Amino acid sequence: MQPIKKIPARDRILTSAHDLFYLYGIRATGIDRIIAESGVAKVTFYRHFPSKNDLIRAFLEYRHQRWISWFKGALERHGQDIHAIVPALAEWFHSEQFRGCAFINSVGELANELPEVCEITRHHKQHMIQVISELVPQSTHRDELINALAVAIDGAIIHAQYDTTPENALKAVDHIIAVLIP
Amino acid sequence: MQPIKKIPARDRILTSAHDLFYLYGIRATGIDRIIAESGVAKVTFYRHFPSKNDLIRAFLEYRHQRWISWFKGALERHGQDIHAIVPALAEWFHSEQFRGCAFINSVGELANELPEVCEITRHHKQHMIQVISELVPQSTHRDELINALAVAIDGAIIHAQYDTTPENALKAVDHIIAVLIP
DNA sequence: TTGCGGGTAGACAGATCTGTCTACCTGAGT
DNA sequence: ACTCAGGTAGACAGATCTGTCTACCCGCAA
Repeated sequence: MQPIKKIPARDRILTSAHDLFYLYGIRATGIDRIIAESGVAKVTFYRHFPSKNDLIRAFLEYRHQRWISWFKGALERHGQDIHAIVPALAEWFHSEQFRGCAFINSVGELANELPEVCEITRHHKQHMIQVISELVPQSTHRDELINALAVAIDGAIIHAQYDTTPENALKAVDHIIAVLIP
Repeated sequence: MQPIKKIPARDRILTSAHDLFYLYGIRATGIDRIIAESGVAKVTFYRHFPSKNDLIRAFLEYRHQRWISWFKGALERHGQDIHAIVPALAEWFHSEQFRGCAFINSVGELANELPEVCEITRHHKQHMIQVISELVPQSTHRDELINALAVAIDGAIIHAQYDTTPENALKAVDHIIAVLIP
């Protein structure tokens, strides 16, 4: 049994920050709480992340890696074609901790004070688009199709976040994909 | 010349809160700043809104009224049919103060602490759906069409918020509408 | 004239937030 | 045996946040 304490402080901070930021929001989560949750000393925290904004950037980078690799895996598990998108999203939307897209949430919360979150979000979504574009066969209007798909997926994420169930969001994506493919 | 001071305190508070909440986010905006901006005394503020949460609820209600009536007007100006949606959204997305959907933003920021924002958001979106459903002629699969449209519009709002220009978001909605109508 | 609804200015309490500082501990490699 | 990277506990400073309190003001209607 590997004790928890053997995990390096930086990693513990990052995973705690991830869970708290994602669940409660970034501004709602104080440094003290992250320190308590990760069981790290305050000095240690500030040695790794000189300011909260540095932690926010690291959190977004971490979230990006984590989400993209989960997404790729889910698509593969569901058949690695365009019809894998809906069941992959369904998995996410139904998961216990689902709270929408961490990037979209941080844009709404911070874009004015930390302008780079928009850029970070664009990179993240660009990467997501690149992953789904591998599922779409060569065709005319391929770019329009992918652009429309990206917008529909973001809309579905939002709907699943505020709706009582994610079913309508999933149906909408399903329907849009159906009418979109030639 | 009607001096500004003749506008009742409650209204001044509400419009200031609206502008600040929408631009900077709700948590990022302190009561003191709203008080300063609206030129009202602190006691007056707390007489009208006993707590910040009361103000948040009033803000969402106010925003709802204001946005819906703007939206209806914009759709009418653009021909009051399904093809009015894209130019109406274009107007909004290009406007100086555009910062996405106030409801979506507050869900991301507050849903955990103030659960009713999800419900308020559902009501708002329900109302939006009702407005656009008046543009859609009777047809088979009408409900699916409207549901898909609602998701696509929310996705476009998000995209327009973090993208450098709203053009791709608008193109996506345009494309989705085109393939959606029979 | 008197009463009152609605307003003003600003000090204050108490919590909480970010970030700094001092002083100490531990274990692995040389 | 020694060093040093990396860690710990927790007090403290200073800003900022929500919410309360006292004391005063003005215009209008009965």
